[in-house]
Amino acid sequence: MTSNLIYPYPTLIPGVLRQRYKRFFADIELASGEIITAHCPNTGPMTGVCTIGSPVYISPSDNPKRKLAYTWEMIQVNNTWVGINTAIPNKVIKYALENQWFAQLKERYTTVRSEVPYGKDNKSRVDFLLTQNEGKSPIYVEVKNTTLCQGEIALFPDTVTSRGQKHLRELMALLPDTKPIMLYFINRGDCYSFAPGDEFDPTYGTLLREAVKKGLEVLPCRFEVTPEGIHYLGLAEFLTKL
DNA sequence: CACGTCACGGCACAGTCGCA
DNA sequence: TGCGACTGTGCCGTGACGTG
Repeated sequence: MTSNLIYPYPTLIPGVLRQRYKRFFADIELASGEIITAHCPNTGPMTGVCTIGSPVYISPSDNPKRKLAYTWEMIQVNNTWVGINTAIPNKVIKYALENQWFAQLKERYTTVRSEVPYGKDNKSRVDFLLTQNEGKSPIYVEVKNTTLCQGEIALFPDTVTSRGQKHLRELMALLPDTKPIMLYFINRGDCYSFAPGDEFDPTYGTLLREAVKKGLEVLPCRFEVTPEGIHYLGLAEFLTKL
């Protein structure tokens, strides 16, 4: 399955996860035996995708001002590569939106803006604001990185997330004047459906179902992750309940 | 171009609130 | 008063943005 490559990784370096600590740090053993500390660009609990001893890939940074020269990009779990860098989904979706990849959104927007302030006191930022010529209501797109899976079902969230709840509330507040979209970026190729992680955050699940009833659109997007790059696999089935 | 500021991610901890 | 439930804030590195 190598079609639809939409994000090529830079040359990655293989290693083995030795330790993850203080949320931002991961000690990784390279093939030479050297252990380096890489930036862990995922502050979540990384439930099920943080197993010590697992194969990982890191990317070198060309920014000399960075304290950590490497960024942890992915980990192998049950023979599946899982992307853990939360910055990647936004990059990939930006590219996908700019190139009109989503049939569901075809001809519903002409311009894509990133990180646009909105919500209470403009203190939140929506990941993408899609607009057309004046008079047409804009589309708000919020992207969530999804790494947890049970069987072949991707789950979000994997912990209580007050921020996630806040995003849902703020998107709901936009209804019915504008059409908000919650886009779940399933950062692994082995999931065919998506459901809210009720056992991790029941409030989130309740809010999500309420928002969907009121008109929130959910796009659970499947992506296959390999050390070469990320491939779009199409939409997952959305299960409102497990 | 250089620098400062801020939001983001979610946890840990401290502080506050409500109720028996 | 004692306890759990809830709220607020700092942590820390990155990167986008604004200002000079």
